[in-house]
Amino acid sequence: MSRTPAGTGRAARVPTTPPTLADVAERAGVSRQTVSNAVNNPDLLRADTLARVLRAIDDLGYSPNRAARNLRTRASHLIGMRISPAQEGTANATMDRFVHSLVETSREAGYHVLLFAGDADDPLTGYDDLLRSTAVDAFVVTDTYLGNPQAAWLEERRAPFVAFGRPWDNPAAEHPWVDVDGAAGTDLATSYLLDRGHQRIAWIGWRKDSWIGEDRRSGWSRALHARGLPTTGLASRVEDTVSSGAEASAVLLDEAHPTAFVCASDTLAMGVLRTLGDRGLVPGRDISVIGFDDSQVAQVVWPGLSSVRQPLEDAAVEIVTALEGLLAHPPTVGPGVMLTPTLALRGTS
Amino acid sequence: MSRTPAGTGRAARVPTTPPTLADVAERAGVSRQTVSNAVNNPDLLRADTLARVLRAIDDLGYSPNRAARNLRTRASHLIGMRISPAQEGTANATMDRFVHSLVETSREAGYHVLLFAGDADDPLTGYDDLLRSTAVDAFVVTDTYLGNPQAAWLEERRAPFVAFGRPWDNPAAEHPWVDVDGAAGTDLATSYLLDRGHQRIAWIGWRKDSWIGEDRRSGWSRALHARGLPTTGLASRVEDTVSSGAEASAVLLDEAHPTAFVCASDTLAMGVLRTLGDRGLVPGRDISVIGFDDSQVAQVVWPGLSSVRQPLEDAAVEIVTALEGLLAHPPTVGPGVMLTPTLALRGTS
DNA sequence: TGCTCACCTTGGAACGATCAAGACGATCCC
DNA sequence: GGGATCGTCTTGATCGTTCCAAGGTGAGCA
Repeated sequence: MSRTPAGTGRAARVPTTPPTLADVAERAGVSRQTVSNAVNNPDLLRADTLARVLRAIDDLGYSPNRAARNLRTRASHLIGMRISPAQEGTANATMDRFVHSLVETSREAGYHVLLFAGDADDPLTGYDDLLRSTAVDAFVVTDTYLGNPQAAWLEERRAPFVAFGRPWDNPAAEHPWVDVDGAAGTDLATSYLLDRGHQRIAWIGWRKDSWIGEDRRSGWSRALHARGLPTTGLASRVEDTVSSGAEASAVLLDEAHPTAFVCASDTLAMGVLRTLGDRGLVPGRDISVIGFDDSQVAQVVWPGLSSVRQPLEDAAVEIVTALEGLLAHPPTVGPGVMLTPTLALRGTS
Repeated sequence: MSRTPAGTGRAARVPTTPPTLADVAERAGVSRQTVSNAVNNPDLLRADTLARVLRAIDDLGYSPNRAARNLRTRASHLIGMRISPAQEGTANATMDRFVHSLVETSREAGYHVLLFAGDADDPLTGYDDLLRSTAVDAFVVTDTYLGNPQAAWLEERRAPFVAFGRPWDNPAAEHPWVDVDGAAGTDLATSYLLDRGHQRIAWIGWRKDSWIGEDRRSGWSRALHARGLPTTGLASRVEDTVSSGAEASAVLLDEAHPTAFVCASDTLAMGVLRTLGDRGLVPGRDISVIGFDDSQVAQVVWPGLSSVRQPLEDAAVEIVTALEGLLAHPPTVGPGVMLTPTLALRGTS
């Protein structure tokens, strides 16, 4: 069979136009509106009519044109989420898990997730355009680690959004948010170690300007203080890199002689493991280590890094629930939701 | 100030309708079409008119309504991509990096990425609906590891899509695809080890039903054969888990006495590292190990796992280029694109 | 038979953009 | 000077859906 010249094309090659409401209506012998009702308000139709229409829909493989529906209803059923570049050299893989949970949960609620990127320096890139062109119904704002300019900006424009991360710098913020209680997580980890007899538990966390870091740190100190134990000299605040964790743990081992480490991240915990290895200390037997985030690294490394695991699946569910409330008529905005992490125990503790 | 009762609301609370083309037209004293041209075909306007219209657009903060534009132009400027659940307990973090690259590159081409989920058992979930409702212009199909039913299905429906992964089971497939040459990667890794004097290099890969696994394996055997070295007894095919890698490497060490390992994944390589640790062997000094994918695990583990790194950023660029060709008028579909991975060298080699 | 009522169904008008074609000077050329 | 051409802008129709208000139909009742 010879190829027909470009331009004319075979009939089958012509991109056949998808069926429309009118096509279905004609086939079912009813009007457009009846088909629309069959799709959106089936209760309004007599049973046999409904069946006939559904049959026609099925026969033709009809699915409502999203653009037309969006235009009429002023809703896109799309949720925008900005993603920032993955950081190389760290164990931060929470986004992967969270994004997937969000996509999954959104689907059940009839929404899709639209990703967009932005410049690292300007946290507002992308939001503005998507908002004004009514491309998305709402946003999920995730990167709230250093204050939250997006939240203030979106709130000002009355754009519907839910933050994953509490409004650290503005406790009076009125937007819905969902967060994981980092302090509860480190408290859990620290208390677990205390229960196993540890008395000197060190902390390696992030620099003081990180709200999340300070929150996680507070769980560690809270747990120690609750048992009347001191924290002095047992804490270190460094960059979130493996080598920083290694150096900090070396110093702490020399100066404070801890028997266990709780870390603000798995990245830092990996640094601790490196130092232990260098000194011939066996993690889990000689020194216990617990990280944070339950990354793939924690799951794969030998002998398994114990870690605080964020309930990202639950977070996604809560976020979608909040979004649904926000987009309902009238909108309902509930209070912030705080979730408690769990402990994934492995060989290092 | 007392709150006005619900329903009436203050003026500021009323969700103000975004400006439309007509608003801009009125403000600029021109017709709708002229505004449309100012946005889409600026060359058609006289300079002063253009300036006046742009001014009005800026004043009003106008941005074309996506739904309306989509309806008229029959295009959504959205690219659909299905994501499958992240696998726990493995080091497969390539998706994270790829998705980000894709989002970034798409943006430059004027596209956004829409994520959707599907059941693990039915690889077609989601595609159908998005396609029929014309919600996306095209798809990026990623999970082509076991044949590729989506590709055949989409091709049959003449849906525009680009596959990340070559059409293993159908070399005659006519759809555009982009892939990374796994064999070249493992060849690179093996040859590197050979250059460093290794003679007995073992392979730990996946079960035989994995096209990708066999491809990667062929690079290893190719490199050995090129130097006249045998492969017999040096290969093992197992599940993609850490413990499988550990067991396989233990057996290989006992029976074949290799001095180096090349693995089909970082997960398997982590298993090798565990076995080496158990036996008091130092990776990089006593035995070299090279993994595949350059996951976060490889970057974070001590002493750094050498790994074959896929050029995912380049892949995203190629994919978007192919998509643009596919969506152009008339569509142009180029040949498949094969990219060569690089070697990320670290402590284990 | 005539009336009401409930229940479906119907045609027309948005939604906000682009497409196709037309209007209107000004310019050009023979 | 008249007709064709060009550049610039305007007008009316259209994309496919949902909203709106009115129209039909049959059952139930007096």
